[in-house]
Amino acid sequence: MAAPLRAPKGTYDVLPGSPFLAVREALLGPAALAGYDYVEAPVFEDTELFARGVGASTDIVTKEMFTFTDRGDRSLTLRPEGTAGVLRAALQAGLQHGQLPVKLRYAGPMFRAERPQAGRFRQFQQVGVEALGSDDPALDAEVVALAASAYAGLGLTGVRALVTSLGDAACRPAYREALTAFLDGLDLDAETRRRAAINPLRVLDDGRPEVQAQLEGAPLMADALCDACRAHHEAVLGHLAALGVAVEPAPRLVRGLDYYTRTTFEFVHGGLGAQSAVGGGGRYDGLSQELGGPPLPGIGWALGVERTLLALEAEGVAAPGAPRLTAFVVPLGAAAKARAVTLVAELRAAGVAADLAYGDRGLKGAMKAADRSGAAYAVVLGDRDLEAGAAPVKDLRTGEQTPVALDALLTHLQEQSP
RNA sequence: GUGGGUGUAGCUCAGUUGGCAGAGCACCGGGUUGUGAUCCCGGUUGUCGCGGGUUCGACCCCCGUCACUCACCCCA
Repeated sequence: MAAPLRAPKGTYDVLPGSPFLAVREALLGPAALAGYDYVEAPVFEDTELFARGVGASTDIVTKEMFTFTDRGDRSLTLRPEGTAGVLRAALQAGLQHGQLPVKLRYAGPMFRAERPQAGRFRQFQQVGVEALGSDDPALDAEVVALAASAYAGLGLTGVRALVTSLGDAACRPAYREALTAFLDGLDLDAETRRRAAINPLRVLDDGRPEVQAQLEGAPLMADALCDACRAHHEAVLGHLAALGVAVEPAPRLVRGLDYYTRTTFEFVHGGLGAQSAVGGGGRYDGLSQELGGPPLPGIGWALGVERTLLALEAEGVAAPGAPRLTAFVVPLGAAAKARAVTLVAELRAAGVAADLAYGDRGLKGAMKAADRSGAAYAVVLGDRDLEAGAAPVKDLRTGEQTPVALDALLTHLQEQSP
């Protein structure tokens, strides 16, 4: 026998009973209420979109992309993140010519060819929002607040919001120069020097203690912001305080994508193992032009579904479950079986979640199936109940059982339906 | 890409100095020919990851390999 097939490395299956779908929906709930419209972009795009959008210096682009060539010799890449594709779709559709800001939400799989570990997969799920066409600091605050409510709505209390400003084209170049000069004086390995040459900011979030020790006293962007960026950042923090969203300043925060400007943030949780980020995002006022589009400011975030599930587990919070069945029909006998099939269809048509015991099982086995279905009520429908014109309806939680006339069954169960 | 750990039933795992392959859960049936979740009885399920080696004999020791997993790096 051939070896059984397995899911590819770093992928997983969402199996029955998983809170995955409910959690993914819940994470986007606040955004939906705030006017963020649902969009979907392709799972693969021209490789160039990510090379230009995400940044040629990033780890994502240099070593983590699933890139392939199609039969027309086009280089395509499975999306490693969502923002580039959503922005591309918005520009292609000319949404920037309509009312601004354009507010979008999305959900779906992303792909990065990393070595898998706890909370890290090669195909993983993100939900995201993007708000395009406005640099209003109140919008920055709204976006951060939406993520905070998404986590709070699930019952999470251990998510911390780290916020900083990365400056813009007016102030970052000078800062970058100062940081480069500082880094030049340090004792760094060749690989880190290479990274520093491409993007010195990324050295700041190096996790190694020997590197961090040397970064003591490094110049910080927060101290080098131009007046406009400083005013913007203070306005954002003011709005967040007014909204009651607790944030922590994080002057060393640098994200792994090159397109961020000004407001940049990350949501972290302590219970995830080595990966602490459950979500992150920021402003990307230069990205549109980077992609060959018009000047179009934007801000957004992406939240990791798997890591949110890990956080729920770490906090011992019950994840939202699947909707439960109201009725489970247990047929006894051939005539009753035929009637049960149509009864269940009628119940479903009336909006009552219903199922029945397939397989002509005995009463005991069928009742067991009713119990395991999670249904609130079992309807025992035997041939003799058909003749009597009434069927016992059993409340599976209390064990209480009452006969209900067959022609009243549908309305009776409709009333019990949530 | 680099390091550590783990691979035994569908799941979670025992398995003694190398000597017949095990438990719990789950699943199916019965106890109760019309009542689940409790209880009792019975039953089904194995390439001990894979390939070599050592040995009278290997789940156990050795070598290789693959997979999973955790961590580095990075990030959701």
